[in-house]
Amino acid sequence: MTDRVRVLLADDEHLIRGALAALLALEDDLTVVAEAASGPEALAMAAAHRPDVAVLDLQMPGLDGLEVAAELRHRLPDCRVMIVTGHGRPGYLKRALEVGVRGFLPKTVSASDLAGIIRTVRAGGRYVDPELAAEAISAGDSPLTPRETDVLELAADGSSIAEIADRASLSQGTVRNYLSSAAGKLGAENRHAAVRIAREHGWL
Amino acid sequence: MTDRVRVLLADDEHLIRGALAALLALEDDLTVVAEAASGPEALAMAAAHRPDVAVLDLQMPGLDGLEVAAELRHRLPDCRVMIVTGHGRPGYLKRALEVGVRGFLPKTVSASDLAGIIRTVRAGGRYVDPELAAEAISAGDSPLTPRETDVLELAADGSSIAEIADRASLSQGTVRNYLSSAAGKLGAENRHAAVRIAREHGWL
DNA sequence: GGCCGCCGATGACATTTGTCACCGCCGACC
DNA sequence: GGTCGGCGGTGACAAATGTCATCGGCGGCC
Repeated sequence: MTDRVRVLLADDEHLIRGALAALLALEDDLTVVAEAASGPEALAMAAAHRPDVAVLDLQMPGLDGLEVAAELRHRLPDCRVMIVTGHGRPGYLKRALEVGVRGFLPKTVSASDLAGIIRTVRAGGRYVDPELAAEAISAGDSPLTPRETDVLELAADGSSIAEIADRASLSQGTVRNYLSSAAGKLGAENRHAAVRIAREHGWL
Repeated sequence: MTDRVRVLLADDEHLIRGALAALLALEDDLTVVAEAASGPEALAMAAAHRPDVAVLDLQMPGLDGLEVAAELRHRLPDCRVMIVTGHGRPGYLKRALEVGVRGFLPKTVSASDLAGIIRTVRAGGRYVDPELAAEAISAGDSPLTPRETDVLELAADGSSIAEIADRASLSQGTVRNYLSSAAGKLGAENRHAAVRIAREHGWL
């Protein structure tokens, strides 16, 4: 605790990242040792600067925050990871916790809160935004099997059954069965509504 | 020009807004006179503080940035309006210019750029991010008729034809005709892909 | 007046999609 | 060994959707 907390900031929005860096610099026990604008860059900066805490935006080009978090967990097990998200769907929270993320918060928190949470996480604590946690709990687990999720994901851009079958290397009948099953489980009228519902719950 | 530029900041993400306010406060010719976290609040703050420049986030609860911009134009014609957007689709740019917005930029700009652009806008100039402008030009105008757009919008959540017809008070056949026509114009295989394409172009 | 495009509708038709039953093959679990 | 669930598939049928031609009404434009 005598040392300053070494922080890595990763966010593709320069404006936010710069502003955040400036704000955190005002805290005299925090130091922003590196910034990154993309997932791969975040990994590279982390390897080079070995921060104590990595603050990652969920949406980034290249690798998203969760993928970076998963990588960091293996490459730098001592580095605590926090995810900051703009308008986060709750499903990500569960996945984040599974890859060892110790802080998960929306961008609606204040800067002083952020600084406090960084200290908490650095000290080995965890922090999850209460509202996001509540949503995640009420959303629950996905009722879909892995394969159903795969196929539904391929359906997400409005493709026809034929295209989905092609991309998944499945027969059209099988694709229709999976989609029908998924739509049934989600209470949707068709696969497109099912995609929307799954997205809203963060299951996609 | 002898006075400091009075700025209103509106963004629903506290973290960003606070950080931005702190950064802009470092510029000695700028003053953040008000902050807002939602569209209606932005209007109220604008009326109360009469800023020279309003910096609005595109996505906000209540009223989005464009709606606020349109209102401000009538209520405070002297107030210049800038829109800042996270991952902006180009279609908004055109609409923004139509409601008198004088600055349109992504959050990937740097803070010093932002300050400069605020000064430019305050002085009566305009600024549009080159990349967004290029996308908007390449995207062009929507080929859809107003009614086609309406119906496509109702189809956006995956509803069935029957539901759309009901909500639009049209016959199912008419709905199918509009959707078929829209899909044809957009080069889509079905209405769901058409929705996606229209969204990507900001036509929805 | 004539032309054209948008709006709303109808009817017919082909295609796509959803639904269901049923099959075999695994692998896990009891 | 038996049971169960996920995976992949087939076939058949009904329902939803896409496509096309055609109609009348309206308003703008030349």
